[in-house]
Amino acid sequence: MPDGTDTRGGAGAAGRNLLFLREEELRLAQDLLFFGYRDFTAGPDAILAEIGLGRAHHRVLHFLGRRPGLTVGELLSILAITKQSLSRVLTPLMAQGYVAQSTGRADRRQRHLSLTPEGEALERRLFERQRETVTRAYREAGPVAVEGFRHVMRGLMGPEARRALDRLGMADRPSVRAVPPQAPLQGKTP
Amino acid sequence: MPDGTDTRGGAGAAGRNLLFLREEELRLAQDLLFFGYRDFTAGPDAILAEIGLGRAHHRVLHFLGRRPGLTVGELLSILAITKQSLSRVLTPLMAQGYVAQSTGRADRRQRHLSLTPEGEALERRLFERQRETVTRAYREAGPVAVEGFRHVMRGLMGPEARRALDRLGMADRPSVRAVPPQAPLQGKTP
DNA sequence: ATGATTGCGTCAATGAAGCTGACCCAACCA
DNA sequence: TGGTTGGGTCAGCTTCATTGACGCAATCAT
Repeated sequence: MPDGTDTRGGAGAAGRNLLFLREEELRLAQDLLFFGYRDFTAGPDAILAEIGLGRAHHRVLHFLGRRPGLTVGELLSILAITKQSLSRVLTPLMAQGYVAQSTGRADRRQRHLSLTPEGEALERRLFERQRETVTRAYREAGPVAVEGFRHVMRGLMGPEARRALDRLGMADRPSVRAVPPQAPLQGKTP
Repeated sequence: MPDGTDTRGGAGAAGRNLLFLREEELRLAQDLLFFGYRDFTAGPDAILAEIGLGRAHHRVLHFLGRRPGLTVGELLSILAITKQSLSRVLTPLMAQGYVAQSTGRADRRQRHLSLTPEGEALERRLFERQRETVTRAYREAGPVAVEGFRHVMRGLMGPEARRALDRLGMADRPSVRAVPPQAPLQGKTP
């Protein structure tokens, strides 16, 4: 993998002088993020277009798939959009039976959102499409690169996004609190 | 930095089994790309909003800054949008004196686009803002991670984007043929 | 030289996804 | 009881993309 230097920035470019990021290095990063993100979303976008939905709907499906039971307010703060923007996306999703609402037990003002079976099926379809893209990229790049990718992407985020990410990642099965990295055979949950 | 394993996927997660990308790994990738890209663009977006421009304008400024003399058609194929979408962005940029046009010498149907001094200044301002974000991320992550980041991002792209990226990156000083930026002294033509 | 194609510009209409400010209701809390 | 919070909604606006059609000038091929 030390040969894997066709990233065009050149092998040593990254190792040079990180305190002053050279112009070409930044321009490359801009290009990579633009093209990469665009093509990353292209697959799901195409599927969504067929059924009259868009990327914003996908995001809702994604985060609800990740954390069923999110309240409206929590979802708003993750997406960092306005209530009205979310509404325009959420209303059709509920009307078409992809998302269900339930009144909070502890606080009956809250609405907990979750995917219906249809919602789960759609989310999975989008998920599988994206899995192809990401799996290919990960496989081409190798484990070390993947680790680096994660590290850099995380670094691009502001503090709020990092916190949101951490909250999302922990407690999928709220057993350990805080990040079970692998838990492959920890007796706990499959 | 070798300890830098707080990427939350866990240190060894990436090294496990890349042929079958586990669900959690992909969900993490989705999160990272969503939050990372959003915050990556947030800085320039804020500057642009002040002067009544948007992200689409930034993209044009960026690619013209990278490759002055691009023709309209080349820019279209890089951005992968329609002529009309580009027009809505390009017309104001020219009207406000950020971008200049010049008729192609070799082929007079073509319009070569480039930044005016004002355009360069604006592009640089946006650039510097983004430099802060990326420099911070790169510095936190370290050179190896950066190399990995580039590798993965490139892997996310489809073939067309890769080709566009390669064309962009080479020949900053056009010693190598490939896109005569201006065709400055081709004696031809009246 | 004629005719087709190419490069660019522009018309009109549409849609997705965000924004603002205002206002309402039900529920919670002090 | 009265203020705050969580959620929903109305009206109107902006950005960025889409489509299809058409025009014009320049180039290329026959």
